Amino acid sequence: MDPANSDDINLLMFEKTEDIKTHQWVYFLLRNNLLCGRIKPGIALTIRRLADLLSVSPMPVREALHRLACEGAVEVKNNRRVIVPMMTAEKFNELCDLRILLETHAAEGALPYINDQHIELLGQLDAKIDDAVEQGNVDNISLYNQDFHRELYSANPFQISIPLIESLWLQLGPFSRIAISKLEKAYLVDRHAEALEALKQRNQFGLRRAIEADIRDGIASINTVEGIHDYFEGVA
Amino acid sequence: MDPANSDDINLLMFEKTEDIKTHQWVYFLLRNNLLCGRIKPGIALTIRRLADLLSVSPMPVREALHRLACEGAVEVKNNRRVIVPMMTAEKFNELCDLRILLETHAAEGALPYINDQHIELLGQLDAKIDDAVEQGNVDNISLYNQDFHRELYSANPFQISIPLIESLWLQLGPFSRIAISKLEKAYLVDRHAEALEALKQRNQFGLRRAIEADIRDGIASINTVEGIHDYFEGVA
DNA sequence: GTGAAAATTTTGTGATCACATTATCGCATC
DNA sequence: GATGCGATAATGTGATCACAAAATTTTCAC
Repeated sequence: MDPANSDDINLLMFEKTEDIKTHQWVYFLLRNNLLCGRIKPGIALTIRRLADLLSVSPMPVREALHRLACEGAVEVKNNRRVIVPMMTAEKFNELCDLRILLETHAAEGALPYINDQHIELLGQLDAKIDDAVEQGNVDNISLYNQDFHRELYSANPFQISIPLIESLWLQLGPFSRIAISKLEKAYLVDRHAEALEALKQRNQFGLRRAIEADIRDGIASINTVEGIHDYFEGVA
Repeated sequence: MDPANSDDINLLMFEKTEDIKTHQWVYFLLRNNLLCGRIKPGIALTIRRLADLLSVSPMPVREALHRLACEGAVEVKNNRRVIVPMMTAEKFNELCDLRILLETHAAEGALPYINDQHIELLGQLDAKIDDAVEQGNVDNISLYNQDFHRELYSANPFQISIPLIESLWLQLGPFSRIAISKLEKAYLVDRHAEALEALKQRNQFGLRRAIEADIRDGIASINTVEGIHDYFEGVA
């Protein structure tokens, strides 16, 4: 009936496996959908509806939603309605500033621990991103891109900023789809190649610059999208 | 029986009010106790024990613990035991670096929105900290100090880094008690006074420097504490 | 006495239910 | 036809229960 709910059907991105708790499965499912921008801001996410949709009891859905709320991915309003938060221009800019701040720091902190194995793996991830771009698979571009960044920062064994960074990704998630849909292929390839080159040369400043540029490219491409204002809250 | 559990008795810092949900009350209760460093790392926090202790059903405790886990305040181990995480020197330094990174950014972002009313309120909070220092009330020093910082950063209406910063506070919480117990009174007063002065003069760089110094003072005082190593995990 | 193995208790998870609150829809009124 | 109001349905919260996994205690062999 409600056209806003009809796109919930392809919410199920992967099946539940034996070795994972139900609430974790629901969490990662919703999380991935949010990161890919497959859940539009504004529409209400209710516990029972999702539970029916995923054929689980309301309890694990409740936990997953609370966790996502805690990470800023969804917002619990005063009427206890759970929605994907609306975006404002100021909020968007601040999220990008924080991404640059935290991710350049994380990259710099990872650099001393980078070895050839890391670079090899990162190169493979970059190739997977290229494939996804070729195929126009927007979901995979988004997810592999995040894998690339996470893998880089994770090289630091004393890393603790990743949860903070992932929180920012989750808040930007619903809008990343717009960015990527307009993204020129050259952008991503260049920046990641720059980053890989800086890693090989153990060039700290070059690495920071590549990461910052990679993030800024995403922003720039968003600002050129004509339909962007539909996703932004009307100014007060 | 178990001496490790005997200090749970004074966990109840404030009563539940009518206008707050049970799970929120449990959350803030545990949170404040963690922020004050009243729950020692390593001991297990079980749902049913806490529920009995607080005379509530296990359900709201479950939610509160999961939320705290999501914020990094507690750690859910593989055996699904929930504990306050152990600290390492590297983790501690990284947490402090991130505090400086995020809080100087937050302070800078708040500066343009600061008016006389904010400065007045911050001055009052600083006075409350002084009182707490006079009385040697370690809990209040910790809480009012965080109020001061949160109030400052909140002046920015487009603020979104506060949840990230509070996550860092929570992870440092169990160790802040050690820091404060050795803190010279002059430290806090000076740095907050410096910050207030910079606010009045709209001095961006001075504000950043005061905030960074305030955070570094806390670190410095920790490193001088002799018993600190009892709280740190043995090096691997 | 010391050690491992079995029995018991405790724990987290997920399901179901009751209840108060909120949203949604139908209906009467202007 | 638009608007305010009341009945109905749906929702989040908290409580309780069943169950499997883990921790703890007890038991027993040496």
